[in-house]
Amino acid sequence: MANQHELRDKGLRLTPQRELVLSAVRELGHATPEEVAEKVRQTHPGINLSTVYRNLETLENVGLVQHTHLGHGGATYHAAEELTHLHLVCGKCGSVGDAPIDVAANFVQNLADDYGFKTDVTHFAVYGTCAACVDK
Amino acid sequence: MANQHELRDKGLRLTPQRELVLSAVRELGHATPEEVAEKVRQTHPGINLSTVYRNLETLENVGLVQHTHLGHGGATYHAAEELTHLHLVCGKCGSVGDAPIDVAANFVQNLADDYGFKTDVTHFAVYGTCAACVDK
DNA sequence: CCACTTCTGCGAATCTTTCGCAATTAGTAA
DNA sequence: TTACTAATTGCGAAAGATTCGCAGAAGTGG
Repeated sequence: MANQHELRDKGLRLTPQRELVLSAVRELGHATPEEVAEKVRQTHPGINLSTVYRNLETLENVGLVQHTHLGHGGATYHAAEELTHLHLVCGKCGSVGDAPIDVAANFVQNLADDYGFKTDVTHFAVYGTCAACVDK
Repeated sequence: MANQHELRDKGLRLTPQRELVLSAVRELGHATPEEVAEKVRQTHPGINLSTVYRNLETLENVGLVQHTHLGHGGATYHAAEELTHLHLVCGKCGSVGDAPIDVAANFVQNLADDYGFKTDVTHFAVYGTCAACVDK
């Protein structure tokens, strides 16, 4: 776990807070800034919410994490290496399911061919009604 | 223009504010609550922002308008009958393009077949990089 | 015209995210 | 190791967006 290197290699300083934020994102999978802060506080109680926000932004700039809009207000953060799926958000029950990005391959291709638009399917969730709620 | 009927038929009271909010949404195409309020104030200066929020919510409940997440923070509202396209949001320049929902037909079908998920492609924007920014 | 219920306006409260500033700390080179 | 510089943190305030409670105003049906 050469955490030190991956941060320094990106030109970032290696602070405890920064490392904690990054590992919290990795452990949590999906997480809002608030959730990341809570997680980090388990080992470093004094960390400030502003610091979490700033580090999430910094880590995103160097490509180690990314954020996705799952709806409502806040963004949720993921480790970049885990963003291999898209999110299916159910408007009825609020559940968030995953699907491999392959299911969108055709769609992405259409947009590229017809509009020259290069799509990032993971950035926004896919909204709809999940199988369980459709059955009701 | 039987505006009176379409609102009353939904079981809503017919107030000037309500009518103004609905027609503002229709005239504006895309609009944030703030923009709707501004538009409405051109003819009814005293309208309160809370009233706009409440009416947008009410109109959405009866299916006359819908909201879409285009990114950043706020939602944008559309008249329900105009939601015949999806939104292509460029992360570089911020432009919002349109595309017919047909381009997603295959994608929607995949999600229905594989996951039983009934997708509303218009609710979230499609994020990526527009043709103009890809060229740079 | 009356009574009843829904709406509106207003101000305050929440929530989320951003900022400014001073103090602290990591990285670097002597 | 020490000193120096720039990045980073903590903290409180600020800003923006949305929601809420309440009292008064207005529409609706009889």
